[in-house]
Amino acid sequence: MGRKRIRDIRNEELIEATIVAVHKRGYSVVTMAEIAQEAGASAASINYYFGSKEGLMEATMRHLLRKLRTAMIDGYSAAQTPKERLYAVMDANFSDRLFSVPQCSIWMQFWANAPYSPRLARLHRINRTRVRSHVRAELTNLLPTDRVETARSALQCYMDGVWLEAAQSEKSVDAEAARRAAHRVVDLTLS
Amino acid sequence: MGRKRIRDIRNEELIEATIVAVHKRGYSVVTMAEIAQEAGASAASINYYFGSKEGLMEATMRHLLRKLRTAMIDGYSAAQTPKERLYAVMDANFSDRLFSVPQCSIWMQFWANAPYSPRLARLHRINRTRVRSHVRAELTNLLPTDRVETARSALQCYMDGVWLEAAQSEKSVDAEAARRAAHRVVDLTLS
DNA sequence: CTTTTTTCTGAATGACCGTTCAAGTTTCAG
DNA sequence: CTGAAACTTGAACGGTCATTCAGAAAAAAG
Repeated sequence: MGRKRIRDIRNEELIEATIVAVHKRGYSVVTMAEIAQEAGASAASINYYFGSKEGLMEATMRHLLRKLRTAMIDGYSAAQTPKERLYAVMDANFSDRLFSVPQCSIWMQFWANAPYSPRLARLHRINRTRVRSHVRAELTNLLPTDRVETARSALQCYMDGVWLEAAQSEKSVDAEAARRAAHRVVDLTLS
Repeated sequence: MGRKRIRDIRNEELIEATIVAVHKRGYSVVTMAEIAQEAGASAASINYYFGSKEGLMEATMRHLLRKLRTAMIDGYSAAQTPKERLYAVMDANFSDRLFSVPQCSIWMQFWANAPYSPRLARLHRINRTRVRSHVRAELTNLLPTDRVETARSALQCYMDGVWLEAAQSEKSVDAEAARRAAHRVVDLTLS
């Protein structure tokens, strides 16, 4: 157990540094040296822990995906009705811990680079499919069958679009307001 | 006039080659040599015409923005009512000439890289502001004041989200269907 | 045809970066 | 304390790429 400790600490530090550095400089422009400096380590140590730059990026994306999944599961378990569960899916995307300019920025960097990296593409696909089936499952209980697919697409595209806008934002964003807006969009879609 | 001719031809060829090459390889990964090969020219000639890689990217983005603006103006002039004009804005985004996987792909590449390039950021900001004011102007005639901003944000995020999804798509996309879906979302938003 | 201007490119340049590795330092079980 | 295992990094390596430049080729002008 003590054996694993340092490795875990470094992994976390390096991933946090990656998030900051990628936000500052962009996914494919940022250098190992910049990330290392952000973490107060050396570029060589990143390779010691993650094998390569791509390995680091994959680990960072996994980290973010895990955060999103956790936020969603938490909200889901508290929800009682289909509509509340649908709110919960949206709220996870706009939770205080996830909906910030740097994190939306990273997310967009991953989006843009996923098509050119099989490892990222795979993670991206898994996440998207999971969100889709959750949204669809709740909508099935709330709308007639022939309207489910349109509504699902509208909601999912809306979520992506809000993140995309946040990534470009120069001011910091308001997660609380984003959740309220998302609820209004859900209400509109169900009306 | 004859003086300008060859320059214009090369500009167009190189921009087309850039669109193809960036779609294939990604904005910041694609090399001058790859773009040149796509155009059947040499890397040096790109610098002769555009000064630098960034200059070429800026010119390519200008080309795409011009296409979008033209599509919007065309639809706008044919529309009679506020609602038709709102449809026209959406339709421009999903017109046959613009809504294809490669072009959405490029657009996302520009989105992702705009924050790190002042020249791209400027173009991006101008475009977004223009679309925003058009959508807002039409909504003002269709909704009570206190609902305009929510609706505008919902529609604009939806458009971005659809492009983003299209960029990731492995199959080719259906512009006609996208327009119909967009109309349904507009109708929903106005209800 | 000759000159001048424009177009075009191969090769050289210089800078940058991910990765490796040998050698040092720290940690910790025994 | 001692040795081994884990951790860390400076320096070197190999490779890539945007850009430059001298000069060839083509086009236009005279």
